[in-house]
Amino acid sequence: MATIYEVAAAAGVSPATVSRVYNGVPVSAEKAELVRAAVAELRFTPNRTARSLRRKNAEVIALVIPDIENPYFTSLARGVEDVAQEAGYSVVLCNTDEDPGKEARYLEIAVAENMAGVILAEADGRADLSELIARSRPVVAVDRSTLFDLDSVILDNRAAGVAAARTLINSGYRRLACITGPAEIDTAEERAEGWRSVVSPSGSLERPDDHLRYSSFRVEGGRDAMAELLALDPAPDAVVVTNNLMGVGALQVLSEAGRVPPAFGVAVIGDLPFTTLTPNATSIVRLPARDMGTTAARMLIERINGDTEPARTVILPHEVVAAASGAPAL
Amino acid sequence: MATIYEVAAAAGVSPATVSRVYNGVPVSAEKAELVRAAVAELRFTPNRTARSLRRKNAEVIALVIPDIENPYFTSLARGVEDVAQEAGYSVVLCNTDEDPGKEARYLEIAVAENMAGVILAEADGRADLSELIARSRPVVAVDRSTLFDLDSVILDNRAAGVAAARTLINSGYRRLACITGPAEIDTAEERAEGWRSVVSPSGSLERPDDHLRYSSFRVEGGRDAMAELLALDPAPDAVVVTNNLMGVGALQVLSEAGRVPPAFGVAVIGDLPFTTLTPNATSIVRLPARDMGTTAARMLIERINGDTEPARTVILPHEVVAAASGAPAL
DNA sequence: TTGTAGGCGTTATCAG
DNA sequence: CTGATAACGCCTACAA
Repeated sequence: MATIYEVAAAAGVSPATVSRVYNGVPVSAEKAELVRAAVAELRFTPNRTARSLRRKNAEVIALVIPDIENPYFTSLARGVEDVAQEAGYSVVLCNTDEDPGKEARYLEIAVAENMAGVILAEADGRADLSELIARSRPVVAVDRSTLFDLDSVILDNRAAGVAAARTLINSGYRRLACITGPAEIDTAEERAEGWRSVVSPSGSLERPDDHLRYSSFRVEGGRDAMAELLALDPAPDAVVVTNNLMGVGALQVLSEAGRVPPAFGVAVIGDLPFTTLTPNATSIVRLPARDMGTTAARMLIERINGDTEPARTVILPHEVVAAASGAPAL
Repeated sequence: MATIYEVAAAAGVSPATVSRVYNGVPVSAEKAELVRAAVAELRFTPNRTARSLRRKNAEVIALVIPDIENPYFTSLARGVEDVAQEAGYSVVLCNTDEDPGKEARYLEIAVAENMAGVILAEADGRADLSELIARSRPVVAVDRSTLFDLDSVILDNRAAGVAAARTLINSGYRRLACITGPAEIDTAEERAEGWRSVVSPSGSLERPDDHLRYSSFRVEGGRDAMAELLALDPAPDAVVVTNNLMGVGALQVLSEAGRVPPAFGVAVIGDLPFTTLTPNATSIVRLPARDMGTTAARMLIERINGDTEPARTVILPHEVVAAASGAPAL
C-alpha cells in the first residue's frame, strides 16, 4: 500500500532517493539508512506493475510447455525455475495442452505483460513469434525447434531412436515395432526415423512401417498403440517407445497380456516416472530434462542481459541404460 | 507497440473511446467499427501492465503449491487453470518446494504484482497472509488449511486414513504399518491418525506407533520408510501409505524384496501415477485432485467478483478402490 | 550525491 | 454517447 512517496516523506528524502536505493544507484550511507528504516516501518514493497510499466520490462519469464502433466516437462520446469530464481526472475508456467490456440494466447500475454523473455516448447511447430521478435523479446526454444532462427536447446532425437533400437537388437530381439507421437511433432518423427534406420537394413521385418504406430504422447496413446501391435502378424517381439508416458501405457498393456519384459523387449525414450516395476527390465534412453531447463534459462538470461551473438543451438546428450536381462532364448 | 493513442488517431476517435470498446462500455456501432478496423490495422493489444497499474488489479491469479513434480498437484493445477482460463484469468504457477522462504517470496510477489488472488497449498502451515488480507486480496486454501480464516477446499484426511486401513483389514491383513509425511504437515498427521484409530482397538499390534514412520512426501521417503518397516519384528503384513509418491517408493522396495501385493498388503492414499504394475493389486484411496483445483478456482473467482460471505470450507469426498485380491491364507 | 518533474499506457471522472 | 484530463507508482534525465 505504501508508495515510494510515503517512504520518502517518512525518511525525509526525495522519492528519487528511495528509488535509487532499490536500483543500486549510489546513495550516501546516512540517507540509505534513513530509507531503510522508513521502508521497514511502512512495510514498503515496490510496486512491480508500476516498475514494469516504466521500465517496459517485467522481471518475469514465461515458460510455455505442451503438457504440464508430463514429468519430463515438470523436471524441465524445475530446471528453468532454479536458474531464473537465482537471477531474480520469476517464472510463469503456461500449459498449452498441445493446443496452438492456447499457445498463441499465452504468447500474446507474454507480450502484453512485457515479460522479459520466453522459453518455448512448441505445440505444433508453427507458432508465430514475429510479434515477440519485433519487440526484441528474447525467445529460447527448448525440446522442439521452431520455424524461427532462435537459440535452441534440443536433443539428438534421431540418435536417441537409434540407441533405443540398438539396445533391443543387442539383447537379441529381432522384430522391433515402434510407437511414436503425432506425425506433426518433429521429435516424434525424428525418433521414429532413428528406429527405422536400424530396423530397415536388418531386414527382419519386411515392411517396417507396418510395425510403426503414431499415437498421442500420453498414457492412453501408448496403450492403444501397444494393443494394436500385439495383434499383428507377424507379431513383434519388442518395441521402441519414443516417449515416457506412452512407455507407461505400453507396459501396462504388456503386463495385462502377461508379456512383461524381458519376455517382450521394451526400450523407452525418456525416463519412466514413478514406475513400480523392478526398473531394470526395460531399457531406457534417459533424457536430461532438468538440464534442458537450466541451459535454456541461462541462454535466455544472457539474451535478456543484452547478448546479441547469432543464435546458438545446444544439443544435450542422452544416456542409454540398457535392460539387465536380454531376450528369452528363441 | 501501438498504444491506445495511435489507435485513436487512426480511427479518428478519442483514446477514451478505444478504451471503452475494450471494457464493454457502450459505444456507438459506427465508432466501434472504426476502432476495430484501426486495431486490426495496427495489431494493437492493450498493455496489461498499464491496465493493472491503473486498475490496481491484474487478471492473474497465483497458484502456490509445494511440489510441482507431484502429479497430485499438477492435476490440481490443471483444474485451477481450466476454470481460471474460462473466466479470463491467467494462472501463475509458483512452486515452493515445501520451503517457507520461497513461499513467502512468492506471496510477496503476488502482492507486488497486484495479482487478483491466490490459491495456496501451504508448505508449513505458518504462512503470513496478513499482507494479502490487509490489501483485501482474496486467498483460498487448498489441500491444506491455514492459520487464517479463509475459504478452504480440503479432504477429510482422517477418514481417508481410516478407509485405507479398513480396506486392508477387510482383505484379511492383520499387522498394519503406516508411512506418512512430515509431522509438521497436518494432512500427514491426520491421515496417520485415521490409521491409528483403526489399528489401536484391533490390538493386533501392541504399540501401533512402533509401526509408524514419518518421512518426506517423496519417492525416496517411501523407500526409506518401507525398508525400515520390513526389518521390524514383528514384521507388518501390510502398510497404509498416506501419499502417492511415497506409495511408489514403498512398492518399489516391496517389489525388490519380492513381496509384491497381495503377498504384502498395500493401501495408498492418492492416485498412483503412471504405475505399470497391474493396477488392482493395491488398494487406492482416490483423491479428487482436479476437482479440488476447479472448486478452489471457482471460490476464488467469486471472491474476486466481490463476494463477502463468511469463509466457507468445502470437504471433497475421496473414493476407495479396494484391491481385487485379498491377503494370502495365513 | 540529491531533488524536480515528466511520462510509461490505461482507465475513470467529469463535462459537454 | 463522447472527449479531455488527471491519476496509478515508479524511474530517469536534467539540473542543482
